[in-house]
Amino acid sequence: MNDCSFTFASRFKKMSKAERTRQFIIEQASPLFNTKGINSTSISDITAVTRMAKGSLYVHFENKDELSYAVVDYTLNKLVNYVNKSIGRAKTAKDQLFAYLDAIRDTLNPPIPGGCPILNFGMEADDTNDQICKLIHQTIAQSKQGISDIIRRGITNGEFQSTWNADEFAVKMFAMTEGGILMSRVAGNNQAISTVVRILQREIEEQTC
Amino acid sequence: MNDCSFTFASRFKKMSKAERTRQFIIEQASPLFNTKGINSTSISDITAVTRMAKGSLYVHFENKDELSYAVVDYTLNKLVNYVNKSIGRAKTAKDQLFAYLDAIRDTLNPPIPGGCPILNFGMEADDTNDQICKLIHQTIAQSKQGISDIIRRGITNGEFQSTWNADEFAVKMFAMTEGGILMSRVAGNNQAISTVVRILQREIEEQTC
DNA sequence: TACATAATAAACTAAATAGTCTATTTTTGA
DNA sequence: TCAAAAATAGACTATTTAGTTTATTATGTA
Repeated sequence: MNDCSFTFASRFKKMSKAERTRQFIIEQASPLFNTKGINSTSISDITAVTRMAKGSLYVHFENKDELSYAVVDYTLNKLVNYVNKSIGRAKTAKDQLFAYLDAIRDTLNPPIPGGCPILNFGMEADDTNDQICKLIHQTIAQSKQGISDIIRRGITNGEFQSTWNADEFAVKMFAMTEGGILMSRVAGNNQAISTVVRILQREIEEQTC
Repeated sequence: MNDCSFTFASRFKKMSKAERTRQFIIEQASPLFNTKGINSTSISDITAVTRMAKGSLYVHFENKDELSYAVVDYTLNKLVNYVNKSIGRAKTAKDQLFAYLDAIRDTLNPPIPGGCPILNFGMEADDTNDQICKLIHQTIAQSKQGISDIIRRGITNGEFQSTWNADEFAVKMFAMTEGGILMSRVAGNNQAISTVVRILQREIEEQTC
């Protein structure tokens, strides 16, 4: 009961100016980092986009690493929330899988400015930043788990064949969509990702009762 | 006849010192660029790895952009040659597809130091460097074409079912392997890529007569 | 409302960046 | 073999980088 009221109270606590400013910086920086890359985005780039002085930035973040971590965290969460919202509107497990594919298929007007943050930050951080790499690993694991949970629910409620290997298809679907996004971003058109989505939709249909 | 003798002669022309030095710089720089990224690799990093002075580097390359282009070109060609060599040893079309998968599956000890250059440079250059982006696009197109050519040959010589959509499977296979490499690099283990390879092998077997 | 603390701006610091220049050494080709 | 051209090294230049400091302004709380 005490725990409950504490949670309830803090949920409605108004954000301080500092918190609002910190969040503003993170949000303004997110598309920059996701487009140019973490290391290629300078503090001056951030002062320009926020119209804030450098000294102010350093009140909210101890150094560029801390800022970068916060920006990557925010950007990944934004992606996850976007996908979950798209999925949340669907009534059946199959519609949820299709909603996922619809959510990510327009690589030229991506839901997250700068493209897929898993790809962008993943390839930048894999050899150079363990902490960010861990964040991305968690997001990948979460996404895979989300896909396989949807499939399992579909099996349980009779939508999909009970022999469908949910975990395996989750890896397949995730890898294919990321690879398709890469191909389409480089090509500057949506051909590859559309082919990938079409294949995945067909394979999902094949498992539908 | 004149054309032929000219070609024959130039094939045996000895590389000048300058050409050898230029190639040395490119080769030393390649793993750096592929690991740290283009923009995050400084000219000082390159002077360190080549043990050459900055002034010397600028005799061979007009600026960092020219050097970067040459390094990316070299690195992508190295990947393509490695894959082609692996495929070249196989006798059947099916073995060729399996050889491709074997060539790329160890993401922790990749054939190209720093990991897959298509992924690394692709994600760095997609929004920031059109010329390098074009190089990568060509390499992706070449790889897809290579896969679908193998499949078509397999269909022609009776190895694979004639209904197999070579172009579609090429996109699928390429996207899946790139996505699998991303997942494995981030995770620091080969689970995802192994799953991807196993799935692809099974699908290839399903199309085998 | 007043005061203490926090946030902000802007100037500053030291190091790193890409590129330039000049003296010296090496290579090339006749 | 020798002279001219090319390559090399290392010092230099101007700009940018991440981070620090100090004076001023804004915020939050009693």
